[in-house]
Amino acid sequence: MSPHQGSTLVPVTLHLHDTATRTTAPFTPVCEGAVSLYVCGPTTQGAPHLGHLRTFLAFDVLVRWLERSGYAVTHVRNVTDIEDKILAKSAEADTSWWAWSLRFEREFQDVLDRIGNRRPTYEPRATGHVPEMIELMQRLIERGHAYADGEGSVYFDVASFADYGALTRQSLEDMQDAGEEMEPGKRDRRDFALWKAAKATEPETASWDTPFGRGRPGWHLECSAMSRKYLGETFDIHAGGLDLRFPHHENEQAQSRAAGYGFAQRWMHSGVLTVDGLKMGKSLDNFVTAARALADHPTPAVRLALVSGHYRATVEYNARAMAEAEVVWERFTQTARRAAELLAGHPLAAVDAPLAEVELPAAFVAAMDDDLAVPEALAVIHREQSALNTLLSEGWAEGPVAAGLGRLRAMLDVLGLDPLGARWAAAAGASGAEHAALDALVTTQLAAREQARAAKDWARADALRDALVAAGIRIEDGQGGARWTLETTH
RNA sequence: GGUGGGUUGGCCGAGAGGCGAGGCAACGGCCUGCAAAGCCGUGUACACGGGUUCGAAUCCCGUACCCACCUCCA
Repeated sequence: MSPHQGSTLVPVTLHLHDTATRTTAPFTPVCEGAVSLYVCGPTTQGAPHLGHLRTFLAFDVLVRWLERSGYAVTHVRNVTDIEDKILAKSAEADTSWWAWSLRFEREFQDVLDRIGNRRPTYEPRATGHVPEMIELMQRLIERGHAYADGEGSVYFDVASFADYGALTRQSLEDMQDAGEEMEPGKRDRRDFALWKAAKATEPETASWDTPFGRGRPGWHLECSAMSRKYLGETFDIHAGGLDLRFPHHENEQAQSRAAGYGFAQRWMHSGVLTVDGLKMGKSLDNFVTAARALADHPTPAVRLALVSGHYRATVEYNARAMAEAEVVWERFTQTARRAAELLAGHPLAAVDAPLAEVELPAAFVAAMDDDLAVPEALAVIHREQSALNTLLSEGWAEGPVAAGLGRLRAMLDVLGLDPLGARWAAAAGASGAEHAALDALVTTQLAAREQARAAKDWARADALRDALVAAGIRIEDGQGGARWTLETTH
């Protein structure tokens, strides 16, 4: 195909899928050049698991691509730091709800940092936004969409809002038999709590005074209040895991729209994560915590495994998939390091441009612009990698190698996986005092092996190599002599 | 029962009427003292049954099976 074919008439524009309309359409932000994004964050009731990682990783790639595309992104991800389970679990553990909550908030931050996610612009906690929630409830009551039961609870009047069910295409009639507990103050079983009355069994600190009585935030209300505070009445994208579509997102949208706000212009939902074919969940007792996964596999391989499928598809986590991710990650790092090592010996070529200035291959851009088609983008990355490996093996030229390495790194960086970037360079094992010490030892052994090879003493040469390999040091013979790398590093 | 999403070669996973996806594994070749790494090559895959069409994995009808959500879920 000619490189010019098909490139003249179709301008490259970012298309994103909208789960509300079930269509993939060009993305146009409310404010030119800026994107406002709200991602439903964790409820800090327990340790982060792979399902959380899958979702936050998917939208981290979205943020990276938006930024790479030139947008200034305001990314908000809330922390639900008070809720039924937090209260129950902390009480059981005989600790305060806020201590319990903070502990897991920090675990989430730690694991997301470790796996290379960019931090959101804001990470607001629900309990820090009670005034905003009260204001929103008052507004909903004034407009006839909510009512207080006089006991401290406030409910959303589902029947008052014609568009209730629009997001998930459900009719009120079909929800007939559903609904939360029928609390005494509720008018309809399908009405949901905006605010929950304080209970005698709950700690004093777990409730706030409001004009409607003392109580605490309902799960859905906080997101409506916080998205408005940080992103405004109308914002671009609301994202979250697929399993939050109903009731959480449906309710959020009802609250915000009934209050007269434009709210999210587009909904994006990430697919769920399965383990052995079934959604990871409490009832199945098949949880894999993030800590477990990161202990069992190299961190970048976990990131790669969770990010390589399309963000809307179900991603399966199992030993086989992880083994493949580990191999692929190893290949990326080895190619990048080999290229970097060669370039390092050539001062002219070592001046590498910042990744942000590298021009990405058109096929990669087209793939990412097509609703973040990461599987296709990875195919482009693999092609770049093969080309670079070929360059490296045939009397290479520094210009093309530098350019190829730049493209490879820049593409991988969009996925948060630049092997030579600050996050993973250490994981690739190519730095630090320990590495220097090891390098001195291994280099000595390799020199001895070179002598033996020169003398055609194959037995001795192989014995030296076998000893290194047995110690987890991989030996690769190349034009410039042998290079070594550590087998697997976490 | 309601609402969505699926079923692609040994495995994973894109595509969406004719044009190579890609990866992992396997096998063969090149390279190598031998390896490793790398490169090249090899697979006549699209759940089933009908239909539309010059042409269907892709569109239509039907069937089977799987998964998710339907007020705890990322």
